[in-house]
Amino acid sequence: MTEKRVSDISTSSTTGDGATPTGSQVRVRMAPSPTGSPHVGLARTALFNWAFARHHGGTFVFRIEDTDKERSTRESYDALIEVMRWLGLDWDEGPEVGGGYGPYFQSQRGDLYADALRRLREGGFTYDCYCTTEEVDARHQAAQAAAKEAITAAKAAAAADPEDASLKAGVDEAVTALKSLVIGYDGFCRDLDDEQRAAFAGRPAVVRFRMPAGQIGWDDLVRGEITFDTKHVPDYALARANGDPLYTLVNPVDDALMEITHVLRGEDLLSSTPRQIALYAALAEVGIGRGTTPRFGHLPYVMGEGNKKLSKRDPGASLLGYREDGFLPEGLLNYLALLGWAIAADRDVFTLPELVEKFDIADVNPNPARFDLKKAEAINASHMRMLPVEEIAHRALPFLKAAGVVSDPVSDADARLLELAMPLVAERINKLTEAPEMLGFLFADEVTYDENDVAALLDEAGLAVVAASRDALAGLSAWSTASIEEALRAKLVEELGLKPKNAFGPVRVAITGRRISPPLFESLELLGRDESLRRLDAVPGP
RNA sequence: GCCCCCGUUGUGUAGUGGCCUAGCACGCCGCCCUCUCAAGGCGGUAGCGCGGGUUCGAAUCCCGUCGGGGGUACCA
Repeated sequence: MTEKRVSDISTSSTTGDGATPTGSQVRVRMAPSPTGSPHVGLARTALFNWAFARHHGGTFVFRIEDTDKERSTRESYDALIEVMRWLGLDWDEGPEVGGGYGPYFQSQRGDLYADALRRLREGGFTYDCYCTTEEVDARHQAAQAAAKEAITAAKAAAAADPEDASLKAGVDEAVTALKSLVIGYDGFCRDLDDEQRAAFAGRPAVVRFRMPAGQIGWDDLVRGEITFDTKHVPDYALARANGDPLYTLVNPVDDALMEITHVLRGEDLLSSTPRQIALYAALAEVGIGRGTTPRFGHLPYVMGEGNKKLSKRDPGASLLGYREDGFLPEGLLNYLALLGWAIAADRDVFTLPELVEKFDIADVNPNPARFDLKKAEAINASHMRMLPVEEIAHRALPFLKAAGVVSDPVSDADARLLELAMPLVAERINKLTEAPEMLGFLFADEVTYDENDVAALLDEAGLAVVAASRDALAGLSAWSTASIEEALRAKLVEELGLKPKNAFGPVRVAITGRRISPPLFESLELLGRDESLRRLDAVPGP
């Protein structure tokens, strides 16, 4: 067959603001494999796709790429759904919601892939390849050896006649030939004739895509013009010898069939884009999909410590881990959006609606970003403070239950106390998990003392302060924050001449068990007179 | 090896030829406020990978170079 011209398959005009579609509907997708635990890179990709769709009033498709039967698991799928729901990234089509382009599980689309494969074969876009990996390797090594020999020979010839410039050029040529050897598949089966093919009869064959010669380029939504020469892109396998379709086939086929208009994905897929663009052109010719190639945008990596991509098994990569750690979904999402995008020069805390309104894929930065936990927590803390106290209480409740701070189900008494106590800590916590740490002492019958704090503050002098404060409080007629503060200040600061800091520290440890706590006087009020006095009496010695 | 991507303080970013004596945020350090911790306020620290050009003028444009990353599978 004749080779396709590059100009035939090159996509995307380079003019205009192509990133902002007009008229036609935007359709983007999130297409994870249900393997392992969902990680932050996945959430960032999902977020940008979601924000892009919402910004343009388009459709966000969720598709499960479970062609790898060995590695796909139900647990992983469940975790995916759970994490997307937790984050609040709702999808318009996909698992659990359906849609007009289903099924949304690749494991249920086998017929479609078989059909695509057949049509591509009939169109002459593919060929059967009988080579084993070993054979390809062996040929490659032989070619390398031959090239090296050629260099040696050329050098010998040049040395024999140093005057001859053409011989010298011959050496350079041989070196270039060695360097330009393609490492991947060598196209051995590409142009087999019938007789040669017959010789392989009965041998299992993978289906290979016939890469066209020439340049393939596209206008990347985040990186601009990118061009590959297809001589560096070997013919690649679309289906295994056993007939199973591969990612290389199913991903573009599904995107074509689901009429995806924009593909925003990780930069690890960047170098597979030329071969996909070539495939789209072939799919268009055999009538699969609407014949358009999506626009591509390659998102930068989210890196861990150092210069390593945040891997799935990295403890800092697990999305569910952040939920357990008490992150707010809006806080995490805000932080993730900051990895490669900025809403404004002087602002980095924003809500999801603001993100949707302002998000523009063209503004996404192409360089990889390191995940900084401290910054993530700071952003999360800002979101915490944007929430009404009741909302924080509501969200903290599961954590308080899990820690055994409040009863489960919550008793009326606990609910009342929580309502009064939450305002004291709402502004002091960065993550939901800090709520039980801060509030535990109010609900517990027995105080858990921090050894170090006891040792540091409840020495002889400290115990004297505690005893004095007990006396001051015992006779109080009214038990309120104001009266407590007044009594304590009169006794400890004015009468005993202590600095406020030194006066209240020991009392705090005696009451809460820790040197860090919610405000003391309010805490005492909530604790009640009897319990407060009991704790002051029962204070542990050094 | 070859191909492709990336390169602004410790981290994330703003910046598209003069508004840059490079802005913002986090971090870190210090001060103020203060019953602790936060929050809040004030101040400090630290950066355009390097070298050439182009230009009156470059973080911004060009070339080279170095460094990092990815791809080069019957993985995705």
